[in-house]
Amino acid sequence: MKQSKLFVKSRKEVQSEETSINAQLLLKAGFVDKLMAGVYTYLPLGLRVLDKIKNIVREEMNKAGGQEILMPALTPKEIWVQTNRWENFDALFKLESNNHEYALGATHEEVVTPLLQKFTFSYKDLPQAVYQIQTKFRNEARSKSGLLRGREFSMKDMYSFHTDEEDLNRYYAEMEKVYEKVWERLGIGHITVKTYASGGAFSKYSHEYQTFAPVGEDLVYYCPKCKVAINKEIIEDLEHACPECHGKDLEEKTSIEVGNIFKLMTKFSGACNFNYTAADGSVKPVIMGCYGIGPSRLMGTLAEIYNDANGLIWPKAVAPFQIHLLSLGDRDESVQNEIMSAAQKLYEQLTAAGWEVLWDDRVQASNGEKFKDSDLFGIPLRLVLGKQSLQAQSVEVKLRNQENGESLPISEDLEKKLKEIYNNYAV
RNA sequence: CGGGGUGUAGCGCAGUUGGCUAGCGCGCGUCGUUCGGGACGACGAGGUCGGAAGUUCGAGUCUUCUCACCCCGACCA
Repeated sequence: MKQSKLFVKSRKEVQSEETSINAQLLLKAGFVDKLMAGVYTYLPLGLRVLDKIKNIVREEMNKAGGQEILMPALTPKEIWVQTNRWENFDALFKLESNNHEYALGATHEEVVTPLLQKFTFSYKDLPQAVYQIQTKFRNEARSKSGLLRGREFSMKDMYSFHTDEEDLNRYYAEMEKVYEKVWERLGIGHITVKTYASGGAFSKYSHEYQTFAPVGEDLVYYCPKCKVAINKEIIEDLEHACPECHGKDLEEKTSIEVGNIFKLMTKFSGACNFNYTAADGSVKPVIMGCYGIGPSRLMGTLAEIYNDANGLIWPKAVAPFQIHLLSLGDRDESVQNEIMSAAQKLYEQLTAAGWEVLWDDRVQASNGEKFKDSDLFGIPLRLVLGKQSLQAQSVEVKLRNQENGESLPISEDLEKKLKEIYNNYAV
């Protein structure tokens, strides 16, 4: 993509009130725009990041046998009354029109349970797992910290349905591995831990996935030996001991909840009378589990963690582009033209080879502006074509997370070299 | 939802004890000069001072109400 055509330029300044790093950087770089508290527009660069996160999540859910569906965001009051959450879920956005009441989906047990009920009759129809990546609405009393806590946000929610608890446990254990794979692919595997949290009425624990970060609004106690954590809310019940090794050597950490998995058991199937016929002819309730991941919150988390004084530093799995190609301006018009045509050629060559390239082809922008934008955007590989490199028939290559780059000759080999450098990119 | 803070040009901000035609920087437009880390000059466009009511000869500035946003706390199924 050519940067001269890019909708939304970066800003030099953003409101000083907005203190969270992710909000500062994402607004400054023009990745998102805020419409109101906790509600954001994803602009072209930001949307590419969000979509990449969603796709990683999607791929892993598919591998785990999940089938993607898309449920409505607009839901009737009645289904929430049935599960007793019309009154009890106080962040529910409610609306009324023509004497009918509705809720905007804050979570989708109320939709998915009757949905599966329609098509599930026998143990032969189980197990089953469906998921969606949907916009969720929660009327948070206090949305905050940029993308970390929105009132409208993206969520992947998967629901699994089983004949019995053993099968749920099997799948639940499988999902733990799947989740770890997702964190790894997103570049936060080393700072994201399974965290014991309250399990509600039906199971002892649920699990959250908490990513360590200074801005995190959660407080967890980390057991370095088991590499798990315990949420503050249940630490008293556990007498400050790790539930796995019972050790008391725990580190207090602030963290961001990026996902959770929860054994719902019969909480919703019971409320909806969702039963199946077993092999022996008996009628039994369906056992459920649910598994959430917040892609928009993850985008905020990554921005929060991966940055420096100059801007964002995206992990390559989610960066909006792989290569940021800068063609510098020069006072000499013929040199300038040469730079532009060399850049054009390189841009076409790399794009044809499958690289995702953002080419800063602006002639009116100053060179300083181009460098600043490049740092701000956080694209892994930066290629610079200027007078110096042109004379040497080379291009300057630098990784976003490294101080110095190197000069590579523009030749048949260039692409292979770039691949090497790119593959060595740390995150 | 409790506490604190902030609303002035597209963006970031200044505006003194109430006083004349409301300023600065960025950005934007035209022209020219620039060109390896957010260049420079000249000229120019751009404002219901968040909203409502009030006090006053006079309100961006004072009072009351209200809305929005940010931060701390509570909440987070």
